[in-house]
Amino acid sequence: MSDLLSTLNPAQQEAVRHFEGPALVVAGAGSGKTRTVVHRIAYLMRERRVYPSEILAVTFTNKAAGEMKERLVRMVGPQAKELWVATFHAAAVRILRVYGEYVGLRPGFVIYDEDDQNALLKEVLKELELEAKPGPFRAMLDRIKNRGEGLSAFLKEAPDYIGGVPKEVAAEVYHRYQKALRSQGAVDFNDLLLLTIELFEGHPEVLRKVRQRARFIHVDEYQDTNPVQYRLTRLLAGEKPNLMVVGDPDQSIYGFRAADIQNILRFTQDYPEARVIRLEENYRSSRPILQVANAVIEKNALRLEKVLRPTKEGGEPVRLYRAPNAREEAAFVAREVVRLGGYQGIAVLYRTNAQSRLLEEHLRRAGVPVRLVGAVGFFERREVKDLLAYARVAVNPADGINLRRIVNTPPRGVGASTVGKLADYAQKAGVSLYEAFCSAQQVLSRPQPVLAFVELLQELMEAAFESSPVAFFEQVLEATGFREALREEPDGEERLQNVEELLRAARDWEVEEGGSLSEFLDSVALTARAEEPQGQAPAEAVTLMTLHNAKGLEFPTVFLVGLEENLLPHRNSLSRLEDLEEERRLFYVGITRAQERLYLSYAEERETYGRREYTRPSRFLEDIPRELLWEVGAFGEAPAPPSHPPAKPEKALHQGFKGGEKVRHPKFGQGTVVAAMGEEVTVMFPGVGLKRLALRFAGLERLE
DNA sequence: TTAAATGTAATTTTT
DNA sequence: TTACATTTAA
Repeated sequence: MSDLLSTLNPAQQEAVRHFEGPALVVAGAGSGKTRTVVHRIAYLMRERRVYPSEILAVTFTNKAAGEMKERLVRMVGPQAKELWVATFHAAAVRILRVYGEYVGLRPGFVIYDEDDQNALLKEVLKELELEAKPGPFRAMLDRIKNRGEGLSAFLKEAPDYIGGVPKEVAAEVYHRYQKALRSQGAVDFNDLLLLTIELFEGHPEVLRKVRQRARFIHVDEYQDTNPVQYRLTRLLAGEKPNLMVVGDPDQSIYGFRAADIQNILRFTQDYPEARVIRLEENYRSSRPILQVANAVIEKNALRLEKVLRPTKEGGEPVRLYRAPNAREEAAFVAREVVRLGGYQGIAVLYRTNAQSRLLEEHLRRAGVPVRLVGAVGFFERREVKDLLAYARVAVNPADGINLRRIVNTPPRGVGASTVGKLADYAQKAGVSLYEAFCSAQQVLSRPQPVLAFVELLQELMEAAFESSPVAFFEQVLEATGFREALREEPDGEERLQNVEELLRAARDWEVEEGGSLSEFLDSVALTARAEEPQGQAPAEAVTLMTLHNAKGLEFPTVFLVGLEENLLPHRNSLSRLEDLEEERRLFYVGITRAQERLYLSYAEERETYGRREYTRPSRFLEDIPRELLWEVGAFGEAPAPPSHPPAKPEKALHQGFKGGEKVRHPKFGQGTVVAAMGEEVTVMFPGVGLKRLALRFAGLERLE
């Protein structure tokens, strides 16, 4: 059936028809990436006679997985149910729920989220009587576990002191953390992937089985894979990989979470026989917007050459507004929004969450409904987490972190000192905190409240087995007087609303997915930050969010605000070249969200932590040819009076050379200047890599 | 045990 | 400035 191809452009068709072997699809922003993957999967089934039960598609978010699945159902019908479409983590959970015991997991293991991890880490620090702040240790844990190379590799590279303690002590923190996780029957997000790797490596027969279920593999957003996901992908793909990775190095913005852009850049080295397909036709944005996007991203060195080509004709010029201060910038946005109307299609994007405040304030004042995305995720609200903690303890009483969380929530006279005594006892006796609770009689002089709590828990444990999630939560609410306690608190009404929202979410889940309480918890753990429940969000509103949150979305009108040095690029990203390029990609991602209308703005003065700061326009604005920008005045359309051009940084930091220039080096040959600072230039030499060179000695020759 | 007071640090955050 | 976490007082 040719209709799978007829609506696609030639590059998309090539991707869809690709059959066996590795392939890299470099999919520019708005190039119909998902569409291509979906068609490819359908094509595999229809034309290549591949069973849906042999196809795996990995995405990074549940939202993406859900969308892909939905489109596939529409395209190929109910067979799509047999396809395996999941996030890395969800796929891992599915595997570990079956084979987890092979790698030492107990059947009812729970997944610890970020809060739980932090709480556990704090306990470990306390146990070791370290006064140190958890921050540096948290970073250490993430680093070790994101790379998956183990502790020893980390210790070789680590500085001598971590968080003020010798790194050998820090190593002990790591050990204890891991041990504590396991003894509580818990895993963190990284463990899900690491243990799956361990499972595959130690049990080839399991790997073989899973491979049968994944003969054709797709990995979406490949530029965002971290080293562990990379290894997992390679393991799964095996010797003769039918592996199609899809992504865009120019949209790699999660380096700080250990995503390694090199994974996609190196793909053709990993798989020399790989076919490379570039999707460069853009169906989203008008020509002027794409011209700006191309001009910006072209200055990066760490990328695969690619130019977005418009398919839309015409379009308004990109506007630039220079505001005297951040307030005026926000006021400008609000005025323009009011003038445009149609709030639904408008987004205001910024680098840091702190910027949202002013914007929200001014928009609200102008009577504009606002949807703030991503501040505090629904499942992260305290009262919601409290209720979930009951469920997690009921499923797995060994979970000390969540046990601590609920023991006095709502208050029942079991405070920190009581829990401390019980924890000491647990430690000495080598039992779990829960078991210590059960022995309260021997530990406490007034064990009554604790014993009553234990009794409650025992009822809940039974309920966890027998009841549906909704019934379980009802029972918790009933038995603990949760609602009544909430009502007493400030913001009680809102918190109660959230509780009701959780019940509704559980009810929806029962209808759509169905399953045990434990399965519900998995699903919550894996979707955590995701979508806001429908309840509160106004239907028609302007969307406010960070650039990171905007990835994958599109809006007819986009405001990109705060385009200033120290904000974008952020001050913490100025010193390292890779970070600076990531900041540029962030800008690029922002630009490419816009379909028809794009506003760029910066303020000459902004308050940071209550201090007034004078700012300079972002260096990225310099990358945009003047003729592509239309400078507007405070009231919109009128071209601004004579204005300063998007100003240059105060002093030229470079001598002669400038980012983007082509040069020749006597030894490394031709390259592109990535950055120039003082006496030093950094040059990307294709095939050689990045080199930092001293201007005086390098003997660089400018090519034009 | 809880509430007020003080100190401190402040990017981004798919799972 | 403000959000939070820990300390201190009631």
